[in-house]
Amino acid sequence: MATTLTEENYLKAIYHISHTYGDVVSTNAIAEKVDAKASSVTDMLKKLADKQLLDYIKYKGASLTEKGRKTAIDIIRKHRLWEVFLVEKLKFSWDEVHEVAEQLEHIKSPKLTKELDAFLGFPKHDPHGDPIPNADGYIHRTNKIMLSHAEVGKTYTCVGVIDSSSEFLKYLDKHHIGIGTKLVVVEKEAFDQSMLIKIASKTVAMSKAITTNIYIKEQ
Amino acid sequence: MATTLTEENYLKAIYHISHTYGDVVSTNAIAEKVDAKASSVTDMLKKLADKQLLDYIKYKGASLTEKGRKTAIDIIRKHRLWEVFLVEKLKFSWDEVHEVAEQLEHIKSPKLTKELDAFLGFPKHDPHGDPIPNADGYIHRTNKIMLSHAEVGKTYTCVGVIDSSSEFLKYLDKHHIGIGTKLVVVEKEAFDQSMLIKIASKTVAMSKAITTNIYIKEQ
DNA sequence: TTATATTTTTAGACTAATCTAAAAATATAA
DNA sequence: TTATATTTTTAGATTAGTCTAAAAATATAA
Ligand SMILES: [Mn+2]
Ligand SMILES: [Mn+2]
Ligand SMILES: [Mn+2]
Ligand SMILES: [Mn+2]
Repeated sequence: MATTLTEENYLKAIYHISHTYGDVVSTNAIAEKVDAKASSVTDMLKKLADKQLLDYIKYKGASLTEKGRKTAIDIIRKHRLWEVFLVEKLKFSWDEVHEVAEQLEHIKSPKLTKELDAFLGFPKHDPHGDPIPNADGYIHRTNKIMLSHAEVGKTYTCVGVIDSSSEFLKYLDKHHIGIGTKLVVVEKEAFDQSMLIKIASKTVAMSKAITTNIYIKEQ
Repeated sequence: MATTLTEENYLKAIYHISHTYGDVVSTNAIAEKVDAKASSVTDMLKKLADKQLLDYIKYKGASLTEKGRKTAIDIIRKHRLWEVFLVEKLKFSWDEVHEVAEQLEHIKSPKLTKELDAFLGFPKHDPHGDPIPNADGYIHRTNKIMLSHAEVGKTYTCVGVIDSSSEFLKYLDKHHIGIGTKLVVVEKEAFDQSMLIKIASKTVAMSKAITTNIYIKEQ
């Protein structure tokens, strides 16, 4: 049974929520993510359960079945491949790609996905540092930490962002921070958990709202 | 007002019909093209007329307004650009691209269209020889004729196809006919209008059903 | 020019996805 | 452990797009 665009968006939302907050996902959490009312979500959960894409227990919540998880990952794979295409081939900047990828991820053609992947040289990460699932749905996760958990004096490499809104990405651009940028932790302020970060030669003060949205790895 | 995918498909259908059969298009002609019942078409014509995308007179037919024509051409432009992308960059063959382009043509992002066009080197024709409208909606039409109207003894170049179904394109592949192939008219059979065509060193007999679906130009 | 055939529209119903308002279930707190 | 708050579901509507069946308009043919 073919999935509709809307169903795919629900599955993706549920996948992302369960990844952060655990397997069973609440109606309200989904409603917030897909920007719909809880009553609409209830209807959709029944439909997705009928299609064996998730298990749903009234008043308890929903959890993706293997079939549902596979479907969600396929959409995410396409989303991230298209983002790479837009940045690498079409001169989009990393803050412009999400909206378009949100549309392109729903194009149905296994050959297209396969050939796009090959054309891009089988990229491992999207422009925001998120891993690209392979054709079998396997996601290679590297051990990254949040900048907020970094230690003073050490040097790190930026490997990803959590918030990939245009506003946040433009903030990073302004301070010349991108995937691969070296960051040195100069100081941590105990009072508000803000940090002083040295990028190239400049030192920037970053609030907790910033440092909890940047992924880094050591060295 | 944003157009839906369905509206765009109707506009495209009406554009193509009016291009062949004249400005005013009948409900039944549209119904056949979009594979829907006449009653559904009537409903849609009312909606498109409300949106000023076409003029509609009950029982008389519909004709695109300038706004509707522009919208249709933009979809056709995207369709053909994507077809070029699939063939030139992703190793699709010319008989595999239409279905996918049918989906991709509805992606809404002016920047995407613009950058894709540039990435492809501003192509003038799609893989089936159809002209690609420019960003302003201008379509450069070259003077091409049907193979069925060719003269015996003359040499022509294949510049396009009318039927771009997979079956027909595979027939052409089998006989090594593509855009740019030289064709020599050896003989015309008056009885059934079939033709003997020399391609490279081989001579092939083609029925009228074939020769009325191939566009050529002299030389 | 009247009868018949064809085309087109209307009427009413269906599905997918959504909403608001009210009811029911569950969680929390006195 | 009973009352209150929160979450979730149900009931009933709405919109887009579609359908079938019937009615109305137009075209064709005797
Ligand atoms: Mn994205
Ligand atoms: Mn999406
Ligand atoms: Mn096509
Ligand atoms: Mn289409």
